[in-house]
Amino acid sequence: MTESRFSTTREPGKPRTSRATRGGRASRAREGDKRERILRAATRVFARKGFYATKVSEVAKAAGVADGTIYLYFKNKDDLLVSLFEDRIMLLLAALERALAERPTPEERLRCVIEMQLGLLEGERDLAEVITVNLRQSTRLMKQYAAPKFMLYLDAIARVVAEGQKAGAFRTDVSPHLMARTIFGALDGIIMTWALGKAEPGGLSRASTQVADVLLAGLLAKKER
Amino acid sequence: MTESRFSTTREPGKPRTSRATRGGRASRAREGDKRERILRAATRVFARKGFYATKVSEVAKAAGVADGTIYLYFKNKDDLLVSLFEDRIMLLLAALERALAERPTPEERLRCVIEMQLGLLEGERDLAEVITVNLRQSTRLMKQYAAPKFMLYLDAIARVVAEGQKAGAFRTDVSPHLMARTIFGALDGIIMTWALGKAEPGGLSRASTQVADVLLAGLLAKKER
Amino acid sequence: MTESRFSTTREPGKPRTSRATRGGRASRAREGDKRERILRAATRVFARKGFYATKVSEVAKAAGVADGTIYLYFKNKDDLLVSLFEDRIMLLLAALERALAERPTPEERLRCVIEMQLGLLEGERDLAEVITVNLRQSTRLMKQYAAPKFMLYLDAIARVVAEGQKAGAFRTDVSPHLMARTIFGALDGIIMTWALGKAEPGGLSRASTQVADVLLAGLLAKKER
Amino acid sequence: MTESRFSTTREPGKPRTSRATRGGRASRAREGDKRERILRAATRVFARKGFYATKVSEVAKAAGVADGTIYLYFKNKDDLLVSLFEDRIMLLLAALERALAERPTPEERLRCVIEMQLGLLEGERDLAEVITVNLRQSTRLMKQYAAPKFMLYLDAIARVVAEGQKAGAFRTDVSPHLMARTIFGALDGIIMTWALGKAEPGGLSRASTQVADVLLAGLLAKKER
DNA sequence: CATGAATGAGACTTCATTCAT
DNA sequence: TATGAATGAAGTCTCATTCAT
Repeated sequence: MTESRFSTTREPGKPRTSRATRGGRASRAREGDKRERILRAATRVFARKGFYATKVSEVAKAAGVADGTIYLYFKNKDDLLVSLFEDRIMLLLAALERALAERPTPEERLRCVIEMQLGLLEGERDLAEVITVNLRQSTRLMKQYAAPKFMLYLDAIARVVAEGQKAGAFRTDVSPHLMARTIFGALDGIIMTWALGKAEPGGLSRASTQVADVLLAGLLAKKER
Repeated sequence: MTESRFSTTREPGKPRTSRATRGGRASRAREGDKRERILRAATRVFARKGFYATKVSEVAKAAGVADGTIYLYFKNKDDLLVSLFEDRIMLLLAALERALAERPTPEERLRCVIEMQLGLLEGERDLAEVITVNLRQSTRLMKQYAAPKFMLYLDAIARVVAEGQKAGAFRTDVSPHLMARTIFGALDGIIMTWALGKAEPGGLSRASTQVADVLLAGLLAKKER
Repeated sequence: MTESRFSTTREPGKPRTSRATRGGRASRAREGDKRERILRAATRVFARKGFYATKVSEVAKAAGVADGTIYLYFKNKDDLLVSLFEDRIMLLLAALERALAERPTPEERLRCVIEMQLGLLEGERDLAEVITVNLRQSTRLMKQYAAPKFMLYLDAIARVVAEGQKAGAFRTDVSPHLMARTIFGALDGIIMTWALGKAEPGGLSRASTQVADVLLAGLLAKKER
Repeated sequence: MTESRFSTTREPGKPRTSRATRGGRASRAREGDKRERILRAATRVFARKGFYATKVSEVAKAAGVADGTIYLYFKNKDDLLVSLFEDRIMLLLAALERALAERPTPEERLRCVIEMQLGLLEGERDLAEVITVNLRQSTRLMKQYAAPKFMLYLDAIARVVAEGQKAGAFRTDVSPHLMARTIFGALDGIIMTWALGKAEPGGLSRASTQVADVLLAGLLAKKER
């Protein structure tokens, strides 16, 4: 459900060597989504077994393709994880931007950030687990590849905080970037313990509200002083 | 330096297969700490390369022992990570309890929690990286083994929150356990981005203060209402 | 340049599955030489990377055809090498026979053999490398397929020696076939070290002369005795 | 038989990480030759199946070691071939130098070169096949690694020619290095066709004599002129 | 207790070949 | 005929673990 909000913006996932199909032949029904199918399968399997414990052949089987096909769309197993993360974080970012467009006040905007990130969980526990747990399986991967896109997301949160400060709604004695990390981390921590333990399906919207309440209360400018 | 605050409370780490020392060989002065040496080496290497990218032989070399020696003290490579995590989190917990003993008011106690966890960074970047990054290296490991000890730590934080609520200092419309995860996650997120990027050594105490300010402000009971 | 001396004598290389050209599509002007284009591309690529290190797709790209097209003209990758070798050695043989036709005396004829084989180098380093190096890529291939054609070439050399013996020009206490191998090997060795090292472009005609001088001097009947 | 002439001069083939055995314990009977055992097995298998068609596991099995053991002594499969070649060519070179020490006259010395190289065959058909055929399986390997040692061998031959020239025994209008390649190539060609075809066991000493006769006759200074 | 050479199961990845279009 | 995306068999190499010394 949640993911349905994210329309795939990437190129149609043709193998690297592919050129445009000759002529206008709109052939092969749902063919172009093979890359997407692989990513989705990887999400599922990585979530259940962990990145390192997952064999490429398992992802292939889950995706319904041959082992070798994976390598037509991804450089290697690492690239699969990084691509997964990059794709998803960009989708999340896009969805966030879209949602923010309709929220004018700083408070609403911050709640929106929190709801969006936690909202990922409702429909996509696998994706949540991959992003919060598996992503960190390789410090190297994170540092070299995923970090840039990740920073874009953090920046978006920081911007919401900074705007709120400029608007006079949030206290100005804290760094927006530090707050972005704090907020992201808080939500990530909740997701992680949730992924580690058993899901309390109902509890997430409640959690969302409580965390938002506390963080907002902590951030609001103390006008009364 | 920070670690020096943690005195090893564990049993002297005798190899499981320990038999009576052969003869009167009082040969090895600081021998009993071999387990500790291995753990310390593992901390260092895991932090730099990640658990999965680290070879057992690399840990052995870093510890100055033979490969096989690792297996006299740990069941297998997984056990090494789990033991490492458990040992360290217990040390952190013990240090936290000790520190809390001297802080009477809820505000001070919460600040203490934050300072302790972030404080780990100042002197022990490696340990911090292992706990925040490697903790998530293996979903399976975490779920099966490390989680219980980890929950003890979360519980300690939750207790601080709950006590504050009971004392009337903190708002009571939030779950202490959810707050514990929020607080842990926030700090964890800061540490992670810090570990991912470049260290801003001075910035941590400032970060500590800012995060504590915001979280405390968010948690304090709104007496004025 | 050298190759221009070899006119293609093979049948026009129709794909095995060739059917009548569809309709009146006189589309492809120089189409029939596709087999030749592939062989030429293979020569180039095999020479640079070696047979086993060369991917079929690389040959295809170098030939400007699709991967699958290779298999319309050759049974498999092995067949490509064997065909290449056979084609080329037969061209060399034909050219040799043609050249020999104009050389009456035994000495001239032997010099002709040497010049032809070394002459291949001047204009066709790739072909030279394929024949001297790649020829030995697969013992199995050589033994099963290429050897017969190769023996034809050796026989031609042996015949030149035998004729010289019969004419009383060459010593008769040596086996013509052994001499053929000796001569071929000597030239092959020169080409190989030349291909291994740096090319001394001018040096080949000089080398050719020197080798011919020595071999001829060694082979000439010792009339004075 | 031939190989027995070559005493292994290499270090006792300990794995790369090995240090000298503690104490003077001359333990493990014929243990140090594991590297040699692998090389010998590789020679055998490469000769029969070719380098590329041979699986590392086949070499391991033939050597009576585990697959992984190969990698304790050799960097990779390529290194196995290169090491094989380097080891053997150096042994051949050493044996040649030793044999030359007892041959004073230029004619004897040249015959010695020829006999040594062809003599390798009598007892070591496998080695001969590997050196003449398999070595050329990889242009890259040859160019990058094996060439230097190979050049040492060629230099030794060239030296014999040059000395003969200086002594006034050989004609001086030919390049010693070119002659070295010619001689090596001639012998190599004989060995190759011999390896490709069926062995004519008796024929080699006869071949050796004939080739030596021709090459010597071709090289001798023409005093009578 | 300690060592480290040896093991061997198993993963990742390549690439020759096929076949639907 | 031609294409090139897809296949999947199979090989190289790694590395956790063992065990004789």
